[in-house]
Amino acid sequence: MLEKDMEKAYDHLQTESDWYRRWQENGLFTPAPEPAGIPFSIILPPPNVTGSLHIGHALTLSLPDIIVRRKKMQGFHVLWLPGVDHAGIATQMVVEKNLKKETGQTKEDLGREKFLQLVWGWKDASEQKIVGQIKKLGLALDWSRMKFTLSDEMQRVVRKVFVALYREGRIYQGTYMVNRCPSCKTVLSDLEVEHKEVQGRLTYIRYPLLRDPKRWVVVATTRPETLLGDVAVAVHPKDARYKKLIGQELRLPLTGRTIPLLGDEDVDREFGTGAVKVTPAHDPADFKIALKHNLEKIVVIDEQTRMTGPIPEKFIGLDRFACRQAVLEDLRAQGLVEKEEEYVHNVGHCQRCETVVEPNISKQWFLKTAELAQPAIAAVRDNEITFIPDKWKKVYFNWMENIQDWCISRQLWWGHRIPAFYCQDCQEVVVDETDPERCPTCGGSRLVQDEDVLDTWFSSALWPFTTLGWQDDSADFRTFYPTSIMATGFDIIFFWVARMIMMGLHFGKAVPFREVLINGLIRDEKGQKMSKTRNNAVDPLEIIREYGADALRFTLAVQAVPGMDISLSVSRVKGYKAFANKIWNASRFVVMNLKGDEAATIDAGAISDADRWILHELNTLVEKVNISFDEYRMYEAADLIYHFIWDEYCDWYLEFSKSDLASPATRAVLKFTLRRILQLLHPFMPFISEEIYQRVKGDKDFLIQTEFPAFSKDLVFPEAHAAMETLKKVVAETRKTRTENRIEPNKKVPIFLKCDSPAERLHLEKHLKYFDFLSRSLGTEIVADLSVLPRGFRGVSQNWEILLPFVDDQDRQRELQRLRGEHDKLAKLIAQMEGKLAGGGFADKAPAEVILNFKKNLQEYIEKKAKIGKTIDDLS
RNA sequence: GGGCGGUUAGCUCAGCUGGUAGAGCAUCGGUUUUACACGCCGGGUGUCAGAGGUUCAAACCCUCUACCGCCCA
Repeated sequence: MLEKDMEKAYDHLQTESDWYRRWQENGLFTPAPEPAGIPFSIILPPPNVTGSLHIGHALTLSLPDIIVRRKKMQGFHVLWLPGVDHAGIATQMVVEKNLKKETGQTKEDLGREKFLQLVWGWKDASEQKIVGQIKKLGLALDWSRMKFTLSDEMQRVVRKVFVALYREGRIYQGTYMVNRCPSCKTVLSDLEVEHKEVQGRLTYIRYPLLRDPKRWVVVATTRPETLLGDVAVAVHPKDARYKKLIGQELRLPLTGRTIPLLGDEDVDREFGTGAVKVTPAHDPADFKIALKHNLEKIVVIDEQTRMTGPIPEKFIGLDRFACRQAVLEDLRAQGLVEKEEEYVHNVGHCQRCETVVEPNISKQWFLKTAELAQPAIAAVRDNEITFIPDKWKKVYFNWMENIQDWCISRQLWWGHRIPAFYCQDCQEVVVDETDPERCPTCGGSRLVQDEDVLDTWFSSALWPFTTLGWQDDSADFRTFYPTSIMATGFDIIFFWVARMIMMGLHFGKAVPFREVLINGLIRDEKGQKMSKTRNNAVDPLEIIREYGADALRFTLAVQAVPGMDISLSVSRVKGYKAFANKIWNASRFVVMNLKGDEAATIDAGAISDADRWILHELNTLVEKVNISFDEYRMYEAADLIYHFIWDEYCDWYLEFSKSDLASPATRAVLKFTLRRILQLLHPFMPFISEEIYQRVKGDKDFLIQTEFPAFSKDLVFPEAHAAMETLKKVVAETRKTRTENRIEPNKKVPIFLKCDSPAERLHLEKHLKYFDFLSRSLGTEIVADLSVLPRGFRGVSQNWEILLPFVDDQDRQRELQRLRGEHDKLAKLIAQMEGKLAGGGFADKAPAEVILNFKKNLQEYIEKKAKIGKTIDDLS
């Protein structure tokens, strides 16, 4: 791997195969035991152990890695801590589905213990796969501190936190309206319910007045089957249509029950007829109304979504949707349907399985959040935590200020078991950090633990401080908490970020992180969300295999404008693979030409102007890149580096250097600049930069141990820089003139130049060897008057005229035609600019600097036009 | 119903505090010049969604409209 020979084509597979192992073996990702430098820490957002990583992970994971690697190189005391998430409901579902597919069994067939064994097996396999993928991406994670949200250690902490919150009175058990997914067979938090527009049907149903059955109140509903559980009809108390009827009794169709018509301010007068049916057991809004008016809650749909309760025999046992039809038929038959209309409305769906959720009443565990939210809001308001981009702050506030208590219990098997025990003798509830042997109230020993587990986000909320060992008051916790940055997607700001802030402040006694870096979603080339069902998901491993992890990382980095979605185009990855090849070959050139006698430092007196020019350019680049990094614009830093390497370093500097290879001073600059480039590149492309670094190594064994470049006052060379810029300008114009006139690229021709600026003329005279080489000149003369020379093709650039002698008269004709075209174009532009200068107030009101610049440009065009005009005369 | 994004070259996207538009890919012409054909040299391409306003000056600020997407209720 270290031999000097470099293949002509860069082989990313070979380069990316082994470095990770060596980095790890050398402990490069593990912070030194003795704190050195300012602590900087990032906790990896733990991927779910549901299978493997998708391309979205590649983004969320590699962005912080870019930051982390630079911080390491800047001498910070860095920790980048990995982990995986048990992902309760998601993982359980995957394993259940698998079980069904492979053996036809359900988890109930296996029983809790055996099923959990199966899940643990799945978890191990999935974790292994994920860790492998992460390593392929090259993330500089400290695996010695790897964590899992459901490890023994985490089970202990979660229990400790649960008990503490219970004792503080923040966790309570209560019977409320919650969302239940009939397919996942568990309750869900409000956040796990996705509202989707569904084409439904609004049925207007007549509820006859008890006193006068010929009259009725009409209510509109999208769920006629819930009529069976109605306990009232409500109207707005100020609604003129119904005001007089409030207090009347209504006959509830199909049931023979009698229900009141009542007034409630929360009723929306605009919806339907303005009268709404009240089904407290199956609708959250109705539940609230029932509480206010002390109404009975009649359960008519059970947990399997079958009809139940005190309803006519014929409906019992029907599924909710079948019952809907049955109810409708009966209502129609009795002439109680006033009308039916198509209606688009929002229906809650399970986030995981997309089943329509069923709101129902059940006894669950809740966490009181209003109080915990207050300091969490303050922390963001007072900029103890900043969001990048800032706009997400507003989203955060909006949610936090209207936060509802969090339903934390789930009817699942895979997760943190709720540490509550029920005494079978006296019904006492015991919540403790250790399993109780006897009931503290009655002394009974018949204690049964709650069957439920905690919402997976409960343990996630504790992640930043528990991974660092808060529970044991560890050194890591004291050193690395609060962490520096949390990088994640906007889709889990509520699920995760908000809850980490609340819990971090409450238990960790400080914000869990200083910055929240929000990245967008990855979409496909057509801007569509990637998903398995659309079959447009991109496997990061496939991309890595084909183009390299470096190319993928660079593509993601350069496209990751904070908060914006990314359309991942494979053609772009391909482009950056080509970039890797370019870097490889530039390095190959440098390495091939090094002789081993190059000084480690730059001899400012001995180096050429070309050397000074690239050092100056590089220094400017370094300054810009650092600013971009510090303002979290990694995409900008990546783009700057890309263009520097390709457009300046390769296209110009390496070409200049070919004339100076005999100079040890220049070779030293070649080595120095290459090293700096590798350092700048390393956070983005860790593999190729390391591979090349090994060939131009300094006293550090690995690139990440070297210092990230910083702006240096000693590398500012404005004069040499200006000289080389002049040279570049004239070379470019000469090349253009050659191409336009179809002079064979390879053919060396005599070149004559005329210059109006004495300073620039000096620049070029000093550097003619570069000019000759880059312009393929047979010999270059700078003359005072071109008109005395043989006629030739002309090129004009600011302060310069170029002449390439004609070979025959056809050349002359072609040249005339071209010059006339250019002359016309300039005339038009000048007229436009002069017009602007003359009228409109531009000259009076624009800042002097702008006008000066404008006039300078105009003058330049005028001169250029004059020169071309004169040439035309000469040739005609 | 409330809120937030987006609409820039054929495609995917940059464009920071307003000063007459850029990248990658694609495309066209030329080229195997001893780091690189995953290359080199050169070129073309845009009423910056539409309308109005502020300004000497607007892709950028303000208002409205259209379309696409997202979040919350």
